[in-house]
Amino acid sequence: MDWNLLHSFLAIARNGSLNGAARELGVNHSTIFRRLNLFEDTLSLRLFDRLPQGYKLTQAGEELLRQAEQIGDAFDALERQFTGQDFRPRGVVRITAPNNIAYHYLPAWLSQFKALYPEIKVELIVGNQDLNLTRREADIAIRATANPPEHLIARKLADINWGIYGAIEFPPVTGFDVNSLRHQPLIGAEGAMANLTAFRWQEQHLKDAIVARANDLNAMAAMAEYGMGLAFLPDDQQNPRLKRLDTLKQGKQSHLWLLLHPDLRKVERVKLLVSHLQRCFSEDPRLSSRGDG
Amino acid sequence: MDWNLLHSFLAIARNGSLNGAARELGVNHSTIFRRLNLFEDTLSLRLFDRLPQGYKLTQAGEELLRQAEQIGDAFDALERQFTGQDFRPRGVVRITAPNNIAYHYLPAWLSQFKALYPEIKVELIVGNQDLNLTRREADIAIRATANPPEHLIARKLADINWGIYGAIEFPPVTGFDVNSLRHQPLIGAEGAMANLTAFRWQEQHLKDAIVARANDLNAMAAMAEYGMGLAFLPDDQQNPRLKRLDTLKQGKQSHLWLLLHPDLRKVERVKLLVSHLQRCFSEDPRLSSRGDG
DNA sequence: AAATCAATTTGCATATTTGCAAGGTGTGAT
DNA sequence: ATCACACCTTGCAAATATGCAAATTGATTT
Repeated sequence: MDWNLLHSFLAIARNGSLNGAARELGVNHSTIFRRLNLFEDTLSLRLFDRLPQGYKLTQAGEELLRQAEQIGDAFDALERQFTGQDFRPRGVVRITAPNNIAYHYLPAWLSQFKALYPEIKVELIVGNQDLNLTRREADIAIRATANPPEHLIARKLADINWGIYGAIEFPPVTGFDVNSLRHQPLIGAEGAMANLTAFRWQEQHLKDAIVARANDLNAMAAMAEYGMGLAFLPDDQQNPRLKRLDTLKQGKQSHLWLLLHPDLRKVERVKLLVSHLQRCFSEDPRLSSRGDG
Repeated sequence: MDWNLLHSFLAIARNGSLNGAARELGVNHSTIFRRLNLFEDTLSLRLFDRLPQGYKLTQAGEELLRQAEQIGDAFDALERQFTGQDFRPRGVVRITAPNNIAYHYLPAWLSQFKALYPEIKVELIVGNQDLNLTRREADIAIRATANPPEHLIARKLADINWGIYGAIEFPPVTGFDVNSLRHQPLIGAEGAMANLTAFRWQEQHLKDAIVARANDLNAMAAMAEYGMGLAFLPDDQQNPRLKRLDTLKQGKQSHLWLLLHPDLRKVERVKLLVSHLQRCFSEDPRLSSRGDG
């Protein structure tokens, strides 16, 4: 018997959904879906009723769960003993991320990681420049792109939609359309930035409302923070001093990827950080979580 | 944690070797090798000392084994409950095998299988003809060949060497060479059979010793059984009424394969029979067992 | 000392699992 | 009634595991 099938069964039972189980085990929800079906086929038993509200244990499933829990507890105890004290992963992991992710997301998460693994040293390289992962200039890269490079392993962290952002003090609104935006001071783009879909649309429809321009998203965000006007920003640019007022449907969605070199995928400290970040991204409401990062 | 890694560790600990663990779990010994190494890397622990005599548990391995045994026992209990009574695989499995395998190997093994799974009906089709697995003329085919067909899934069952066989009453010998064979009555080949490597060598070096000929291996085996002379036979032709006197190095080694159609690999009753036969072949001393079927 | 044997280790190809993306479904909010 | 959302299911491509065959190693036998 494939012991991991029971592991997946247990996670579904504990979480009540494929998505929840996927988060717990750090795999894709479609993987959990297939493992459960394989398990049921192997046993010739239905373990869950598929309800619109989620997966509900059948009678056979309830019986299996009692033993699965014991086995699960035994594995937990075993892992605590063998990976808690005896196993102290150490070493350096270098991670690079764009400015905003580096400033507003990673610090909290990396401090959580530090608490879990005190002997792993994380080096954070801020910026969006093309570092060479083959030469170990960074071990992990977080990048926003529509097309991750093919020579690297890519894991999707989040979808990035565009939003309309204002200063934190901006009064509550129920959304914007092109007409209501026309009456707002707007931060526009210049230089190469003007080619982005969101800003091309802005130029076409809202050129007269633009009161300031910048060629850098961080600068646009800063201007919005200080109340110079509303800024169109991808959601990974948000921070606690900005208020997300609406979704900008005219912005082209992109994706945040975690990239790493294939040779590092089995390095334990890298694996641990990758798993940790995937979980943090999937649970953070600020980004359109995929729920199964 | 990948729970199957513990399963593999437990099997090695129980059997004392990669080969033994492989037989128990029905996988290749190299798979067990890799799983153990992955497990040790994951835990950053050495679980076994690699000695020439085999794998010996380290202190950490002994500690892990205590908990692994409990988990293993829990899985065994779970499997008995969920696959012993509730799960009764049923249906028909058609298997085809060459005459000698069908007469002298399969009956015992299929009766063992019947005891384990009383509601699976096995249909045995004797012969070497090309049945169409795609049209379900047979579900499983056992065939001796050097090159299994590429559209089928092939699992190696055994290497087939050639041997020199005599009647069961033949006096003990310490082996043969070309000179000592010259003084023995030999069974030769005719027709297409004469093209086989073993028989070509026989014609070149021992033509004068040939006292009878046949174009069929079963017929040659029968002649040897009744003492007409010694026969050169591939080892899968042996039976309890024949005595293997020596290995024939001049015979071209071939292999016994278990073949099945890709669509059937997930059908439970087929999987069960495939696993059962692989184990039986790997444990039978009459064939040059690969030790890891 | 050389040959044989059994077990381990490894490169390469194949098989299988998994992730991604998208479609489908049902519920709840508007 | 329509839309948005969350979850489930599936096709295809990518990633990973595994099997096969052979090389390596050390012990045993000749």
